[in-house]
Amino acid sequence: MPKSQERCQEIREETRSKILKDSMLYFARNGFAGTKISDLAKQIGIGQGTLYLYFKSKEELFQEIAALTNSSKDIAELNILLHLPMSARKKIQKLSDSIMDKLLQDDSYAAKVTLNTQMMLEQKDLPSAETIYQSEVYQITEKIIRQGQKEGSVVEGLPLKLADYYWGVVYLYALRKLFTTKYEMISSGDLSRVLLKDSTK
Amino acid sequence: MPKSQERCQEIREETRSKILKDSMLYFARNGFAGTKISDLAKQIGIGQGTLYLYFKSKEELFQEIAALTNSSKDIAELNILLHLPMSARKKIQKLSDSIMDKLLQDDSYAAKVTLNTQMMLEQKDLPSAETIYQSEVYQITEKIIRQGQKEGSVVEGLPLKLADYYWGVVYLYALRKLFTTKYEMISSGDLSRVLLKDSTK
Amino acid sequence: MPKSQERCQEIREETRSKILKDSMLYFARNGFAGTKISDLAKQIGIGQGTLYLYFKSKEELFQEIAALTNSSKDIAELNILLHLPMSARKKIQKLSDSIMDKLLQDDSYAAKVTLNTQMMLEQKDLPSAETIYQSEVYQITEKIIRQGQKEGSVVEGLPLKLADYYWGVVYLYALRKLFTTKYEMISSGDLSRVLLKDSTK
Amino acid sequence: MPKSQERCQEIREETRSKILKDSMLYFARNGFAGTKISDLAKQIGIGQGTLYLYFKSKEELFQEIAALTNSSKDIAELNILLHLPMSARKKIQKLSDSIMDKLLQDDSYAAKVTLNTQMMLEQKDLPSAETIYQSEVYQITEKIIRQGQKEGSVVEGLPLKLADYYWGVVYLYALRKLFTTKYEMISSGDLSRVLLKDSTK
DNA sequence: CATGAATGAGTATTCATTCAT
DNA sequence: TATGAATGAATACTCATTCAT
Repeated sequence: MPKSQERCQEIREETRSKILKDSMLYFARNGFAGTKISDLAKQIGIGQGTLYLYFKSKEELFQEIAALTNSSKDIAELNILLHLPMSARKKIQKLSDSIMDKLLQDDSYAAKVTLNTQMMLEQKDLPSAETIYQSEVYQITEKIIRQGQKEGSVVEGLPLKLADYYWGVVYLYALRKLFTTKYEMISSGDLSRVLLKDSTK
Repeated sequence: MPKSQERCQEIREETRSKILKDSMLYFARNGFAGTKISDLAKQIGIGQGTLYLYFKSKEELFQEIAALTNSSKDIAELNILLHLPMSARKKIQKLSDSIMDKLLQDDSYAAKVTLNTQMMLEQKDLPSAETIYQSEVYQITEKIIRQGQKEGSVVEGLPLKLADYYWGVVYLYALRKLFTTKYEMISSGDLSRVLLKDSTK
Repeated sequence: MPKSQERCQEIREETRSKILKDSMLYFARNGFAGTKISDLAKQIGIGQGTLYLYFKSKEELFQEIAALTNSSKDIAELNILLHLPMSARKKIQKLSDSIMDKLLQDDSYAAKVTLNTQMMLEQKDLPSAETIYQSEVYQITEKIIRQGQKEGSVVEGLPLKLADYYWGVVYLYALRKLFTTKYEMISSGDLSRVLLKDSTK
Repeated sequence: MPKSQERCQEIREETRSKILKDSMLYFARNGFAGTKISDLAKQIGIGQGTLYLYFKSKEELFQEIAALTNSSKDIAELNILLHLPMSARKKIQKLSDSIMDKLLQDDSYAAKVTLNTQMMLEQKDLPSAETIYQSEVYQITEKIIRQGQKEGSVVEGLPLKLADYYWGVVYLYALRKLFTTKYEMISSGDLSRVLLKDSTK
């Protein structure tokens, strides 16, 4: 019965995905230490034991989520944006639009940003600028900023520092999204203003 | 022996203060669930039992720290600033200077901001805008922003939203301060730019 | 699967009963403070954590046991005896027979009597005669004693005091049962003699 | 300064006595495990540390108290009573008078009886009749009982069992004395009746 | 000597993980 | 495969003992 075999595998994959998705949100909201397996399982809607059929331990589940956090899809999109034939101002506006849209539409995106930022911060081993700056997302953003500074549309300052500032603000509103319900988010324009000079002058 | 009695009380107060100060940093870095009493005591440099001579439980210690988080001193300073006879631009620049200075000089300040923000976020009971906006700090900042908008130096937008944005960025760099050592902080000017229009136009 | 559901509930109830029964013995022998959860669990033959699936705390477990101590079954039996159409002498003899029999057969009964008496004594709040005398068992016993005094078979004296004396002696031999193995218990006749005049005169 | 030396020694002895006396009461009421050094010291009216100037440990303090429990004075008195030229009935009545009097007058006596009985019961090592029956007090009481049985004034039954019964009842009312305030104690006559036949027949 | 604050070994309780069903 | 009851290692908290004053 190859059909049933396949279907089984499919269901397995679906469950695994659901666990990852729901856990990401839960971990983002409560942190690793603040997350109890019993609560997590209840939240997902499965038995505690079931979790251990898919992941060896709480630690491993978290690692797997952490890995998802550096979404290659997001990096790819960012890379495409970088190479589009348009002004840096336009690129930054498009990026900000896209980010704010995802934050509003997709809880998972907020969770991803949150976890990613927190993990960067907690990188105990090498808590130096170097570690953080190695992030691909940062590097690409940096390049867009350099382009903008050349074009005169982006404020002065160390590009890396500005990139970090920009993504820091994204983290800020990812947190808002995760924790509060009726929250007044900033607009895409507010986010862009971290980098862009006043266009009305 | 009144001298000894006094001195004893004094030492007690000192120890209590040290516990509160060190615990604030530890909780800010690790969260409530991520803080083990054994580690915390070691960090402070006292025995585990000693903690319980000063605080009934981990929970109570945390509550006491949480209470310290809304420093009346900071609020008073902000209030004085609000009523000084100067432009909003100047007020915001002074405020940003003062904040960045405290962040650099004083780990406790960073911890205070961090815990305060996190507690605002986690306010489970009423996760609505109302709860957060009631914070005195927000209200005073809002007034300065209104002044600035009238004067034309502050960007357009809902004053409350802008105040929240401003303090959000402060939180962001409080986190940086707590977690990373050789980190490139933003300048006071970068912080002010959240609110102030470009002065060079 | 109603069968399995039912069976599960059944097992749960059995475990709970076993914990209560074994704990009663252990507490009766060692007192509340002298009972360690680790030892208690080992004695019962379950893990320490399991105890906490059935009872919130050591204190709650003890309270639940304490509640069992005023067995309504024993009170009902005593009440039936009170109203049987027979002489007080006969009633007292039957009661003594029944008590000594239970003490010999059933460790739980000895534990129940022991805990009940100790709790009456430790009643910190109102350590007056009134509290103790309110016990239903004492009141019924008192009535039988009154009947006996009218019939001339029971010794003179305040009925309540005599009831207390009688149950005190029961407590005495409950202790013997709990603590010593090869102990020479008194006979049912010895117990009855606390109340009954010498029948051979 | 030999005078001061002496006086010092004297004070030391007084404090030691007070500790022993008060601790005896406290241990009798609360048991070994239920007694906290901090509470005990407060009760005695000394500092916790002071206790350790007089006794090496809680255990040693308890042992010392336990030793006091087999008061040689009581045994001597009982021995004198045994050899007085009088009937067993008279001896038992005098003994009961003396016991009830001490119970009423002297909290320490009640504590002594209580601790002594409890220690006999808890004798884990050899919980056999033999251990208990070796007690000198029991042996002397047994002899008086034998005399009484010969004289026809004491009820039939194994003398040792009757002695145990008699002292058991004493224990019962020592407990009453320790725990309740306005309690109706039995009379000396009630106590004697455990052993003596009805004299009025 | 007397004290009570400080300590850490010991005890109560929680929670990640296992396992019988 | 899915479950949740059972487990014991890990964590919070208590208390006998020590020690600086």
